[in-house]
Amino acid sequence: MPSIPSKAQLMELLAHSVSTHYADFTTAAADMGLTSSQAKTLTVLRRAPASMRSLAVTLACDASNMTGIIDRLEKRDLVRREVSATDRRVKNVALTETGEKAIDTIRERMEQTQTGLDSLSDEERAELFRLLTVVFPR
Amino acid sequence: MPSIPSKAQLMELLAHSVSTHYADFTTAAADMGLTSSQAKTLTVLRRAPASMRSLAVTLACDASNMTGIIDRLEKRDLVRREVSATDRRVKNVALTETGEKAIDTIRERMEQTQTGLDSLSDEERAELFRLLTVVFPR
DNA sequence: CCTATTGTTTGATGTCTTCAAGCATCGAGT
DNA sequence: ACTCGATGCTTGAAGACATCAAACAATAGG
Repeated sequence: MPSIPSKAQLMELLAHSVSTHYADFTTAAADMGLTSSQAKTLTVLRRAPASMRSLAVTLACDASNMTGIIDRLEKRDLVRREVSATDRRVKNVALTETGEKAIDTIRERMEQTQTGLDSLSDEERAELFRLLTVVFPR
Repeated sequence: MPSIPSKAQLMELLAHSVSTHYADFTTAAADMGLTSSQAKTLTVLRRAPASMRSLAVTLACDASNMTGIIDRLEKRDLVRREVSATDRRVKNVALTETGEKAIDTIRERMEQTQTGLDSLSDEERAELFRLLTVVFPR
């Protein structure tokens, strides 16, 4: 019979977990010569191309901020800008093949997180998945 | 009978959860006029005073970086530097009362996370606590 | 068309981050 | 006590991040 943690305790553990995961991500990104902002941007683009604006919304930053980040990613051939066919104001940003590989590599290299998840059983993974879905709905 | 998520799916959900939590934290900090680095520093100090070096280790950044962060926090009376009694090279950093209040307020204002956790039952909170402890051991 | 809005970029300013270099202090060994 | 290497902190330089205000082009709705 597990004792029930207080909400404050859970908040604290959550903060710790987030910090650990974030540090893991940042380290893996740094190994590839990327900052965490750059790597986060690649993560967003992993699913689908996005306009500058929608990137800014997703990453919760100013649009002008994205200009610099995409500039630096584009200079390294990790993404490319394409003028939208339907609205010439809009620039859609897409991963290049190099960019895809980069973000995949970063995920693989998140060792702390990987080994942490490996120490769960299938049932536990399913339960963690369910609980996280409740706490952080999409 | 829940279907078992792939490890990749769980990694992805974890990334989403971390992003959400982190954004929540950053927003709450910004409401208080603090950057996330400053707020993170206050969080570390919440438990106990720490030297510049140990702060740098905990926050996984260069020691010289801490100098600037603590400079700005000190300028706003959120922390204070005290020369160690046992080693005059060392400066111990401690929260002021204002600093304590600031970090407490930030925690209270993390609404997304709060309401997310509120939607769990006691048993679910205990289970989430347990699972996170396994995945991200201290 | 005219006008308000939207998407992006630019420039200014401040913060973050790292690196190399510097100074002060400590500690171990002589 | 003295030297010397290690340690703790700060400074300066350079690049990245972040936000704001302002500019510009293009769109959308009247």
